[in-house]
Amino acid sequence: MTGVVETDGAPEGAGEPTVLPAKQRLLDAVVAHFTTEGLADQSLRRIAEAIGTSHRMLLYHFGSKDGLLLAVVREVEARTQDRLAALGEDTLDETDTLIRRMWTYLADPALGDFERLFFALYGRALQGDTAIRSLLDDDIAQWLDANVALSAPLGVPADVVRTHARLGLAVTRGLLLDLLATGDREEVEAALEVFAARYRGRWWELQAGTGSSERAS
Amino acid sequence: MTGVVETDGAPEGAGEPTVLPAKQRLLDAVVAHFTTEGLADQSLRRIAEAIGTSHRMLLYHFGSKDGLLLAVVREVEARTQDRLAALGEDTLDETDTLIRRMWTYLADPALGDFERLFFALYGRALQGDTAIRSLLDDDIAQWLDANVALSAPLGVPADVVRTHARLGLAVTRGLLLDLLATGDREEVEAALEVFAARYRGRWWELQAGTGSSERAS
DNA sequence: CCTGGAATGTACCATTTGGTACATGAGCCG
DNA sequence: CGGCTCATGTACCAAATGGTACATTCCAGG
Repeated sequence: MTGVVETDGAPEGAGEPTVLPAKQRLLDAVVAHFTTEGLADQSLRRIAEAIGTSHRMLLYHFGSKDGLLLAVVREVEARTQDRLAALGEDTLDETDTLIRRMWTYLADPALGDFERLFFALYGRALQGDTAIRSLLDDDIAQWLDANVALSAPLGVPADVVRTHARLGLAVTRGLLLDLLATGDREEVEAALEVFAARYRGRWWELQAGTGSSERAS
Repeated sequence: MTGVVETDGAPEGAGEPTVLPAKQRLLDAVVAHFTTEGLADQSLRRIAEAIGTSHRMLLYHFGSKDGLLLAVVREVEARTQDRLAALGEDTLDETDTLIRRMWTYLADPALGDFERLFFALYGRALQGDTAIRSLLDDDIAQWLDANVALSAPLGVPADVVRTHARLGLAVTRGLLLDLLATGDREEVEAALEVFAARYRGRWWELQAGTGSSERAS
């Protein structure tokens, strides 16, 4: 009986050897479709038709609609991580350069739609969508760790850099949200510059209060 | 024929006199439901049952599912604006105080679920969801205007304050996203404090390069 | 009391939904 | 060639969906 294939939902289970190019091609197409058409209110049939297959195939390869969504989330995660990794390929000697470099990677105009998809997924994840929640689990932590690692050569104390990395991530994410919503690239980048400019030179020696013990009531 | 009532979708059209408490009560309940249960994959029947009415009533009062969503968006917008307005009720004499005050308003633990709903809507709006896109239209601009107005008494040049307001909005939004995703309140607020601390006193006279003409390649 | 409009309930509808059963290709390996 | 597995197409299904038609209740104003 070939039905077995369907029940367990295609080659899943054991470690993925080559991730079956067929499945991967479908996944790429689905991500592209979500990227351009949005991920809200998409039925399997709509998706399938848009990418030139049948909803039957999506079920076959991904088991269920949630399975498909989960695969999409993993893919988005992976692509984000890839970009993060690319960030660290050349070493930097100044924090402000790192900040600008990160922004350049994130705010690439060609990636706008992808970023929108990211935020759309993020929003759903925040509301507890089971298939998506994993997006949150390590997202922030990974960005922080990467930034801390990148800043290590500069000689900044670890706890200080972590707090500032958190702030930097918030700034880039917040400004990216602004950019995607308003499209005012010039003004958004002016704001980024104001932020980045403070991190020239040995900034951590000049500023007081980077610890965590102070808070205004 | 009473059918006319249904066709034009309940008391809409002329200026809303008292917004019909019936409709408003339903709307509040729907927002509450979206707040706790998420807005993804919600059918009219699910919503109706959860808030103790029939899907028939939702259609009657809001015309269509999109109409309902639009009403929810308007409500969320309105509540956000209300909080913004409340921010300006007492005057402030220091920018860092303003930043902390704004954070306090935004990051109120009791409002976490509401903020999640906000970001979920925002994400969908970014992807072009027609019924929701209006959320983007003036969102950023209104926050900026409000911040500029609040900062006016301090004597900061208008263009400078606008760029910094943009940065401040990005910081609070980004950190709020962090807080909602990770729950690490303490660390997030430490990062906010690092940011706010820079805005004590006459900060705008001390820093170079707040214009928009500089950008690193 | 009665009438008229708002509000609500009941029943229905065509369409779409996610998912399944079964048959059929396509290609590799023995 | 013969089998075997992956991949795909066709057909179907029960359930749920958004929306509508029609009847009914409720209540204020004449």
